[in-house]
Amino acid sequence: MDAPALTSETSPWMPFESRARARDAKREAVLRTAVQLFLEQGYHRATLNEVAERLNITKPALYNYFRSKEEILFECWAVGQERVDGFIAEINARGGTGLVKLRQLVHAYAENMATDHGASLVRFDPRDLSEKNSKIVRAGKKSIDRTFRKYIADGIADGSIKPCDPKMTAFAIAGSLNWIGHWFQADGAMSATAIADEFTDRLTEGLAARPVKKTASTVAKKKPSRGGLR
Amino acid sequence: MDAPALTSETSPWMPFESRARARDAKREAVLRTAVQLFLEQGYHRATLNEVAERLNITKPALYNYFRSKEEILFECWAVGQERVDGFIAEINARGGTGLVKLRQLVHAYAENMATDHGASLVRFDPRDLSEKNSKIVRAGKKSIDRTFRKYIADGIADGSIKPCDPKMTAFAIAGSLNWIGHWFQADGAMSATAIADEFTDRLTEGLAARPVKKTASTVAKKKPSRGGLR
DNA sequence: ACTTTTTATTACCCGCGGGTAATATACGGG
DNA sequence: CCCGTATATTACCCGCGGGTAATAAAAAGT
Repeated sequence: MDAPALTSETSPWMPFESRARARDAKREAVLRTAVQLFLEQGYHRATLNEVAERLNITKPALYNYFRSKEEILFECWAVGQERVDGFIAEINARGGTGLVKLRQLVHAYAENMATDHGASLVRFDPRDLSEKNSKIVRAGKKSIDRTFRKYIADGIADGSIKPCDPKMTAFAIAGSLNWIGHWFQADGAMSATAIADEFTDRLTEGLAARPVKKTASTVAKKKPSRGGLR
Repeated sequence: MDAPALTSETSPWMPFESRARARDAKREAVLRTAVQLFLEQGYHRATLNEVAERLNITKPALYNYFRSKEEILFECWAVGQERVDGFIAEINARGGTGLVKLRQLVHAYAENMATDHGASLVRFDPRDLSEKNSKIVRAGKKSIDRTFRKYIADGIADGSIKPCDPKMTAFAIAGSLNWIGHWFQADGAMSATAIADEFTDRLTEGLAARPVKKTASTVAKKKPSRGGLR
């Protein structure tokens, strides 16, 4: 007959898909719980028993979805890294002067730092990871650093940013931003967006070759950020 | 090592003193070794056996000087905090405009971040401490934060710093500085002083109500920093 | 209805590392 | 010369927590 609401019975392979998706949903739930607990208590103090308990299951059940505690830690980190890679790609795609790109990067990065998976980028210790995963993390950090330096260098080249040492400048800016991950609390006085706005102006005002009109116009309007984790 | 030849026979109570001083020297040696190892490997991965091994003794010997691993961690942190308290007191004593004081603070704080005990201020996790010690650490951090905010507020009041939100500005500056503790390596390309000079200018250039002549004149000349730990 | 596969549970192992006796050695004092 | 104290060692305890059978319960497939 007419296409019924896309339920279980219409397609024979739906059950299979829905199972796969249920599984993914559970994996994500584990990661969400784990990242929260790891941030709350620190990786070493947080036990898998506690993670399981919060999910109303028992520890061995976790091993259906992950091979080890270390793998969970790594995947928590990976979620945050993917998001950063994502908005860097967007910024690159939009183009613009070095200063414009830098300001967009600062804004997006600041907002990300105010989320659990964002904070995990700077609050987790790569030394808790296997050699293999630790290498991946280092590569990710390096790549972010390169992007900061590149936007600054671009800005100097195109005249939007005053001459300066891109390496040191990137360190100073990224340091400020990374620190957000250590002090931001969702229930605090300032919203993530307010902080991002503030930092975008503050961290770039010394760099502009000429005065810039503040926030709004230079910062890309947020899309509702397709609802992934958290 | 300890006091030269003119000891044993000249004064009868010297042996006692020299014993006490030898003890203190050993305590400090433990702290120096411990802070290094804790930074290298992270507090949880570093074992007291390793600390002892580096000192050519065995684990239980450490318990002659400290009650627990946690106490060692705390005292490592305390050394760094004392130094910060020290130069803050000096800056207060010298006086000057808010901007001048802020620039001195940034410079001294940056240099401190490039030392082991300085880095320990931001790389150790207070949650590894007892409730009592953790409170002390939080108070220390709070006090540093207050100082940053106060110098900024002073600067706004005396007209040396452009009007801004002291809280956010302090976060941005302290974030940059604290991050030094995460990336600085003594064997790297830049010296601690060079970094401190660079950050002093970079982090305050956007704040000055009027252009400031750079470093040198506004920053107090370093005393050879009486040779304590490290 | 049956078999097979996925998901979960209970019960256990075991290695690591902080901390503690029990004890030996060095050393200053009387 | 012997005693007491400070300092160190060897040998051990034990609790915590990551990880692993063995097995039960629940779905899915046929």
